[in-house]
Amino acid sequence: MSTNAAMAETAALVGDPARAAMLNALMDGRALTAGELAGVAGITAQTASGHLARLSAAGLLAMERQGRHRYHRLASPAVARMLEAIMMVAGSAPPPARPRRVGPADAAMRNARTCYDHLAGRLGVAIADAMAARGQVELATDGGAVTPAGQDFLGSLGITPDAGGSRRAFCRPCLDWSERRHHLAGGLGAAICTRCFELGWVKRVPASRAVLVTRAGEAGLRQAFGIELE
Amino acid sequence: MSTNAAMAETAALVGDPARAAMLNALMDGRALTAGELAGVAGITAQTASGHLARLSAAGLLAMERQGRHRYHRLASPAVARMLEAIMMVAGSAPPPARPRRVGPADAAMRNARTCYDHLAGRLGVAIADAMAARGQVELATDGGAVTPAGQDFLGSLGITPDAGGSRRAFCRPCLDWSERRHHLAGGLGAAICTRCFELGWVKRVPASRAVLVTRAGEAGLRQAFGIELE
DNA sequence: GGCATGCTTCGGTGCAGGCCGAAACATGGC
DNA sequence: GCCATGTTTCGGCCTGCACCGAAGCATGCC
Repeated sequence: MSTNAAMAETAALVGDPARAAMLNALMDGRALTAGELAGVAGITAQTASGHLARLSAAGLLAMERQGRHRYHRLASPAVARMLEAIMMVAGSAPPPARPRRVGPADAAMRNARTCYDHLAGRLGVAIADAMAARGQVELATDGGAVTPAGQDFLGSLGITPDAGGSRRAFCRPCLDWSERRHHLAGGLGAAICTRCFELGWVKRVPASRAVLVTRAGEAGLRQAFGIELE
Repeated sequence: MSTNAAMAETAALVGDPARAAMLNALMDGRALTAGELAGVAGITAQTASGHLARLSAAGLLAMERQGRHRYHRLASPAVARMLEAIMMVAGSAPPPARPRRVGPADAAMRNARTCYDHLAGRLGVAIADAMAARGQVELATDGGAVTPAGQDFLGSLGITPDAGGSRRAFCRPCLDWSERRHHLAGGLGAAICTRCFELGWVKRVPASRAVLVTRAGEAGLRQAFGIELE
């Protein structure tokens, strides 16, 4: 296919108001369900479904199943860059309003909680973001890897990466329920979670999956990961 | 007007094959007449006229009269950047697409071409790499800077860095569409490109964005930048 | 002036595709 | 098993718009 045709096809996908609204809603990197995207676009679910199928087929979106939900997100940073460039030309406007999201009703749950054996919520996402930004882990859709720099960092935290020798699935991304972004799961997520409990950085809320960040935890997390949860 | 609608409108303009072909033809920064653009798009003059009016109204193109001709060109570097970003996504989009056939024109394009007002393709990337390796420029994801050593080097090439509005981002990296790496854009990229044409190191391939490296260019590029295109 | 060239406007045709209702399919809770 | 919820598929309607032929400006050359 010619370059022109490929470019026109991609641009045409963005050139529909409903699809543009959906893409815009995904610009913050989170993943939303088809129903939510239908809502932000002001169209019915079946119409949205058709749009999402086309966007995925063209490589603009990536989809992953989770239960009976299907979470859609931008397929790559290149897509986000393209959308930014288009917005720039269209006449720069402030970032879009974020769609209403349904998550854990409890604010503490939303802030930080455990997901099986690892940390989730804003805390979990913040840790994943920080480590990815620093090049300590590399996250992909279906897996991840700890970099040499990451090994050093984990060692300084008192985490020995090679627990069990199963390097496979040691670093696995998991889509966060409330934040709609990836956090660290697998052996790595579990090890970090365990270590945070050992260090007294977080403690469990009784009879809940929620966890609280202690005062020592605020300082420790800031120093270790450079993250700041307000 | 909402952000979504503005983005969709702009993208829809690019999303028509005929308009995409015309925009692509203008990617080298030159200005073409309506008739020429109708030719490259494979449509009649009256249809092209309608397209051009819409593109100008949306701020994608600028037009200037000259006698009975009307010359159209991209309205700003931002438009060129947007088109490059779309091509990036369109080029890598489809899931394992069939091996794309590469014609001679395509090969020449990959080797060296103009991107709005600067050099791109393998030549553009090679120049950026060489200057970065020698400490003449420092490139980051979102910006760049010319070092003192770079100033000296540019002077020896006959390029005065502060010509014109020095406020403009003089050194800006631009992600290469075919090489997927950064080359030099901004005022610096434009100055180097202009100088290469002046020195007869490269010349345009008629009716194409591709450029050819001359024999003098091979020698000159080797001596100035230490680069060797196969 | 007369004529040629380049471009735009007007009117009408035809097709692509966005939209929804209805129904089928998939998954989880009971 | 049954039902509720989320999502996709199917069929049909209808708008939007890309396209061209013909005619109407505009400019330059003679």
